[in-house]
Amino acid sequence: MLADTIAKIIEEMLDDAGGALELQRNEMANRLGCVPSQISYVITSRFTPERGYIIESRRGGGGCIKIVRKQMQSDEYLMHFFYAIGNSISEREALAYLKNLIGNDLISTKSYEIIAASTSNSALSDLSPEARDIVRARIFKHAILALMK
Amino acid sequence: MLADTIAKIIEEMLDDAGGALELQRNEMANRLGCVPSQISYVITSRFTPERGYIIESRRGGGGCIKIVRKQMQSDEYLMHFFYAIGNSISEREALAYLKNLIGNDLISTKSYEIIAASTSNSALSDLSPEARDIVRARIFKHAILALMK
DNA sequence: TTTGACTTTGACTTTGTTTGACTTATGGTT
DNA sequence: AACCATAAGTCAAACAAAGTCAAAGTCAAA
Repeated sequence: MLADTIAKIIEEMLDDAGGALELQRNEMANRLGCVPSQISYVITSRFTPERGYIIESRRGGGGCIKIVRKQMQSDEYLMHFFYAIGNSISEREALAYLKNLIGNDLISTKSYEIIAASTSNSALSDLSPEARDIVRARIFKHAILALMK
Repeated sequence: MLADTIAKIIEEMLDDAGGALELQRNEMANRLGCVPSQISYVITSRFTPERGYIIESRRGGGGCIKIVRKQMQSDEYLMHFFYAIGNSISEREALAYLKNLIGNDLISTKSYEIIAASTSNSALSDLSPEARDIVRARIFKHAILALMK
């Protein structure tokens, strides 16, 4: 399948590049003989934060897509949290997880403060309670990923 | 990309000049082999107040563009951001602010990473683009408040 | 054999850059 | 003053790249 092939190619490129790379969507699509949106599809379906990847991109002339692979395997404890969070989490649960992280010296007090503030109901008060929990889960995961090497 | 190259050159010139400099648009464009308005573009897109720069200029004979890298310290600066952000902010703007903070040693690299991740489009991808910018502004403010504690 | 998850494709949107024609301001000359 | 040369400012068009979304295709499992 095309998508898997492309995913494998990107994985190899990541290996070669030591875990972080920038690619050009159009250029790559051209090289692989597929439509550009296929590259987007592969990235959004395979290189997700759940799997330990961080994606950034820039449009316009000279634009590119940056992929960073975080080594989740090296930090099983954090990984555990990461998977345990699921795709929706309440403020209470999030705080409980955070306190646990701090208790195990996995994050600093300052990191704790920032993440707690960023995922608080107060920060997310523009959203409905349900949306809040969903968005909070994503923010939480992204914040934790950011802490990993 | 041209714009980034020029931005880098100006940064270096600023370093050499200790944070403030005057340049001549036409002369510089000529030297770099680009149209003069390219210089204007770089300055308006990269050397913005959010990123901590002040721009002044004078037209006519002997005219020039003055760029000053402004540095501030501590909580008052954070307060400044707090008020400047408004109730909606794009990912780009947010990153500009954050880089400015980091450039002035007001936040650590780790704090930067966490906040950037928490306010990224990727973290907020469940929301519509407009909602994203609004929620981002609130998260950003909360994160900054947490830093001040 | 229908359903549903996943994939593939391409038209359209949004964002960012480059260029050049035209406008405006400044300072020196007549 | 009036004029002119010299700078910078503005703006829109052309270009370059990635994002979005929905329609159509595939395929395995119920």
